[in-house]
This record gives sequence, C-alpha cells and structure tokens, in this order.
Amino acid sequence: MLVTMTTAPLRKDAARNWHRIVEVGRRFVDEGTPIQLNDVARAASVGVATVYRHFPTPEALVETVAIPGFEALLGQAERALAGDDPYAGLRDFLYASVDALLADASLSPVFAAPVNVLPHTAELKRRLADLSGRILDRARAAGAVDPGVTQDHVVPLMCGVVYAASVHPAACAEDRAAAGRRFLTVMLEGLRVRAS
Amino acid sequence: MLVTMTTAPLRKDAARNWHRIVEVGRRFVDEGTPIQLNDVARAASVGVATVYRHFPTPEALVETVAIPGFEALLGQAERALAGDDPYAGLRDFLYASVDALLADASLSPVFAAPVNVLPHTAELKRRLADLSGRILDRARAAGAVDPGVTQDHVVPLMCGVVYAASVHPAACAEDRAAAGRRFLTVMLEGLRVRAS
DNA sequence: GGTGAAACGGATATGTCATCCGCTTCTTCG
DNA sequence: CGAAGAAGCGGATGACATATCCGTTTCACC
Repeated sequence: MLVTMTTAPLRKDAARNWHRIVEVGRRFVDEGTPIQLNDVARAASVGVATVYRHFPTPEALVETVAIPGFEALLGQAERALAGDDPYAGLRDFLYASVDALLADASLSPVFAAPVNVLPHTAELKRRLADLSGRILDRARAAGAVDPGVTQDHVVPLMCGVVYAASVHPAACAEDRAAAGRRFLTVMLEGLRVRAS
Repeated sequence: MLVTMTTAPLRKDAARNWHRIVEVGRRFVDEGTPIQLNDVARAASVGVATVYRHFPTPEALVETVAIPGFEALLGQAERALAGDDPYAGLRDFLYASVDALLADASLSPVFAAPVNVLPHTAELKRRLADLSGRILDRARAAGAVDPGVTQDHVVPLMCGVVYAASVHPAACAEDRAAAGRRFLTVMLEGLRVRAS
C-alpha cells in the first residue's frame, strides 16, 4: 500500500472545474450568498455532480475557500512568535486574527466547527492552536497575562469576540470591525495579570 | 406561564393545542432536537397547519419557549438594580445571565436576533436592555467600570461569552457552564476601570 | 489514433417545507 | 336547548431544495 495519498493528481478538466467552483464559492462567501451547491454549480457553469464530487457538503467548500486566509493567519502567528515583546506579539496577533475573521466570512465557521467534521483543515487548525498556545505561554511567562488563562481558551475567546461584533447591530462592515476591536480591547484588559 | 393577550382570547381547543405545541417546543430545545414544525406537529399530536397557524416559523416557537427564561432574567435585573453595591449588582447579573443563556438554549437565538424579526419578545428585549443599561450606568457612576463601555455593548459581550463557551470543546453541559463563567470573569476584569 | 479510466452533466429520485380546503368543534344567541 | 356561523382543525398535496445515478464525453497514456 502506498504511504501517502495526500495529493491526488487531478486531471486537467477536473482541476479547471475545481478552480471555477472554489472561485464561485469565494464570491458567494464575500457576497453573503448562502452556499447552495446547486447554485454554485450553475454559477460555475458546471454540472451539479461535479460540485458534489469535489465538495460533498457546503461546509467542505467553505473550508477550502478558507484555506488562504487560514495560512495568512499562520504567518501572522509565526511573526508574533518571532518578535521581541511577548505581550505585543499576543496583542497584535489577536487583533490581526479578529480583523481577519471579520473580513473573511469563511473563517469563522471553520474555526467554530469541531475538528472531526472538517478533516481537510484539521492540520491547519492544529498548527494554529499550537502557535497561539506558544504565543500565550510566552506572554504568560513574561508575566503579562493572567496564569488562569490557558491555550485552550484563546480560540474560543477570539470566536466570542467576533461573534459579539456580529451580534452588535452595525450598519456596515467597518462598524463591525470597529466593534470587534473594541471588544478585543476589553478582553485583552481582562487577560492582563492582576496588580492586586 | 403568564402571557399578555393583546388580541381576542383563544378558543378552548386552540389554547389546548397551543400549550401542547409550546411544551413540545420546550422539550425539543432542551434535547437539542432541531425545531422542524412538521416534527413538532407529530410530537404534539396536532395537525401541521395548527402549528403553522400559531407559529409561522421555528424562530417564532423558540421565541415563545424563551419567554419564561426571559422574564426570570428581568427579575434578576430588577434585583441587581435594587441592591446596594453597584458593581456587585452588575457582576451578579451578568453571571446569572450567562448561566441562564447556557442552561436554556432558547435564549441565545432570541438575544442574538435583530429586533424586527422577533416582534413578540421585542418589548421584553427593550425592557431588559433598559434595565441592563441602568445597571451598567450605576456601576460606571460608582467608578467601577470603564467609561468607554456603554450599554450597547453589554448584550453583545454577553452573547460573545456564551458563544465562546459553546465553541469551547467541552464534554458536558457543566463544563460549558464553567467555561462560560471563566470567560465572563475575563470580560469583567476587562470592563474594570483602568488604573492608567 | 486507440483504449481504458476518470470526470462530466443534468434528468430525476428523495426529502423537506408550507398551504389549501373540506370537515369538525366551539361559542353565541334566539 | 339547539341551530347557525365563526373559529379552528388536519393531513393530503404542491412547491421547492437537495443529492444521486448513469449514459456520455474528455483526458492521459501507450
């Protein structure tokens, strides 16, 4: 048995259609159009079965659409970890994450989903959890963060901040981003180590 | 349950069916069963049309199911406002709210929904927003809360805390409640007035 | 350019949602 | 009391969304 099937080589037409579909998925996500695979097929000028073959569920498509944003976030995390100031690294990473989650609607569902339902991004999520945990640990070791907060809390807290921003009745996307940053500020203050 | 009737009183059989339906709705919410009005009808031994007549959408049923929990929360808010310590009032009210939102799954969707899509609880939401605003104002006036935080932020922040707890991978409901309280603690610390 | 495998597409089966309308039950009033 | 009609009932059924199947086409390789 072959060791790895991670990269099955796609046929030329399959690759073309895959791209078309992901492109349409990206557009739908950006426009807020609900991802219905039939509609995606029509918009991509592709048969329904082709869409279902590549992406069995809407979630699978959103997951694929989310990958570039996800990788950008990983880059941010690595940069935060490479910097000199532990607390600034944590802070900047969290601000960047909240901005990204609010700017790209495909990220939140992937973040919030349990790992097993979205196997494709599982590895990315694992790496991001690992990196954000190390960012937090470093800030805690530097005495900048309350010891009671652990790495398991970072992703949920971020999701909570983003959700709070989306609940907040705001006219435009800019207002939502502003609300998100404000809520994150509150949370960051809450994470600070207590003087008392 | 006490529900103010703005329109004519229901006929006897209609009232009986209404009760059956709401009861089933409550059970479905507690069990996490998705609210599909056809299923509700079958479980309540009632025709489909009867369900649709009383509750045009699943949200409308959830809304009605949420009312008792909502009123309990209003009671908490009034108690918090009647107490002596402004900050303790805010803190206790928020803890009670988060506990309630995590214990009763019907509350979150009603909280998060824009007002106009759920007209029935609009008045309750208005009253709760008013009370929580006054609780916050009192705490701020006492110098216990950062002046940058306004009453518009309270409900979104609470929703965010609850959402964070539900994202947090937790085995049982107790763990989720514990996570919610921890997240609320972080948030409360973030709300405290800054030393700088 | 011939061959087998992979991929395609859309007709259609399956499942869900919500309405319509003939029938039943309740209330009112003579 | 009992007739009349208003209010409510139920489930068959049409409208709509989702997902699969299979005959046809395209591609990669020889």
